[in-house]
Amino acid sequence: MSVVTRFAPSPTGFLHIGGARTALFNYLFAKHHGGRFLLRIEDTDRKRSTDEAIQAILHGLSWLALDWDGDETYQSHNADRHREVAEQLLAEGKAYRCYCTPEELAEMREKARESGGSTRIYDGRWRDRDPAEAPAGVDPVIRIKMPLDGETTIADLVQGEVTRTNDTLDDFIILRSDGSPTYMLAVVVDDQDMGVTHAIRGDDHLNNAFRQHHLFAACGWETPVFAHIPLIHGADGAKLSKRHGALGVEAYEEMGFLPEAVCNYLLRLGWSHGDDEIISRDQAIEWFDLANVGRSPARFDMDKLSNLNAHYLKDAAPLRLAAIILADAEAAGTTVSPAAEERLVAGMPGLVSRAKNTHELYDLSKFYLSDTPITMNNKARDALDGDGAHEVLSALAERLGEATSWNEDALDGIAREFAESRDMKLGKVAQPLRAALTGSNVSPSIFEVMAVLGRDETLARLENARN
RNA sequence: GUCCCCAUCGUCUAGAGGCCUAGGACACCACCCUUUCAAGGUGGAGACACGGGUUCGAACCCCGUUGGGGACGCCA
Repeated sequence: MSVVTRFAPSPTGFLHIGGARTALFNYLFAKHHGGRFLLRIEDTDRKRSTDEAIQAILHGLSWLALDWDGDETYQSHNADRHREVAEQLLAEGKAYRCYCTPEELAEMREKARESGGSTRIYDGRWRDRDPAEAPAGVDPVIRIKMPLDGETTIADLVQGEVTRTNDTLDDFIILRSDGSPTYMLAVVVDDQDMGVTHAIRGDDHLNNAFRQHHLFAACGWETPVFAHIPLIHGADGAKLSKRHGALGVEAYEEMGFLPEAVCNYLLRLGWSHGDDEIISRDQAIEWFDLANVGRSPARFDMDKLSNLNAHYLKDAAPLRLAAIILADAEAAGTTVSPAAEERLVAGMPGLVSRAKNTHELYDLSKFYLSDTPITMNNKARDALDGDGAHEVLSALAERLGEATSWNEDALDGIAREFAESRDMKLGKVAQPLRAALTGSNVSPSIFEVMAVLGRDETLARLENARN
């Protein structure tokens, strides 16, 4: 049997980080087994679904490189099919029309809570009632008949065997009074029609699994294998909710994170492979296994994500990073000369170990991006105004002008020789030099900077700093 | 309230009865490296929620307590 998984978000908000992890696990599980990973947009609630949210989900998944197989399906397009199944169930006596009003339901809810708080709300009053007694002018809903006694056990790939007595399950609605299918019905029918073999989702759906299992059975279909993964919690331990700072994946993109860092982080949240921390996509596909998914919720830790991001930044190709930085520069309205662009790429190795995200990288790279009259920060100005800095720089510039080769090692040698000849500490030479060349007191190795800048630009900045 | 799930350093986790005086990672501290800042290297502090069993032996198995989470919609 070939494995088919699906990610089924409802487009009522953005693709949040928990959803991204659910998608990741579905993707990995399918790929690990050589199966297919499908995407289904659960837009049965037409009022709350937005096109904007759909685009955000599609974009988020693409950014994370969680490519789904085939076209995405839209649940709302299958409403006729859902209705047909409901009617079929009705014809077979496995479902029935219920004429209860919202007020009656509210009463039942109240009653259930008062008399011990049972989970079973609806009392099944229309289950065996003669339809002839139906009140006029009330559009009925269709409810599925759930077993009255006994118990149901779900063999969950993550949670293990979970058993629940059937008297806690009430006859739930599968078709609304306006004829539209509910989520419960739509999920079951679509999973069946799409050939889904494994439903991997957040464990907030664990309770639904019992209901859906009986719906599958009523339809005469085999229930897919369930895997309910724990939710991601915020730093405070509570469910990561929208109002609680849960961000869409696009927010992480905007914060300067790399998609592979986000995926790696999400993968290790609740799943592990021995002591491995840095895991590539290929390794993840090879190693991923639902059996190693933990059963307890994990808290989201921005520091660890940042650390992983710093790691992947160091691994990333300079050209790719340069493109991201140039986009930042463009957004800031900065024009970058071709020469500066070259410097940026050449200087990337020295920049990248100093940044945790692409915005920091952008900030760090500004002295490469601009041409000669560069902006100076206060500390750089102080260094330049310091005792004899101008004189040191001018003497060094002269010495540099005579350099026969222009590379990091040679430059390093020249500077050391120069400092020694004047009985100065290297730092006394390097700091003013750094200030003049980068406009800052902090930068990559100043010799690397000179090598990247080239002789002309270096000398020009030195000249400029003395004026 | 009812049902379901969970419980190892601050956080993510390894651990599937003896390999555990509990390992790794992030964060934290110190030192080293060093022209600055990072990165890197070395070291340090830091956990089996509690109480009962079972067993020659329990972080691992069972029960209970406590704590946390999730679900109880004509939302998904």
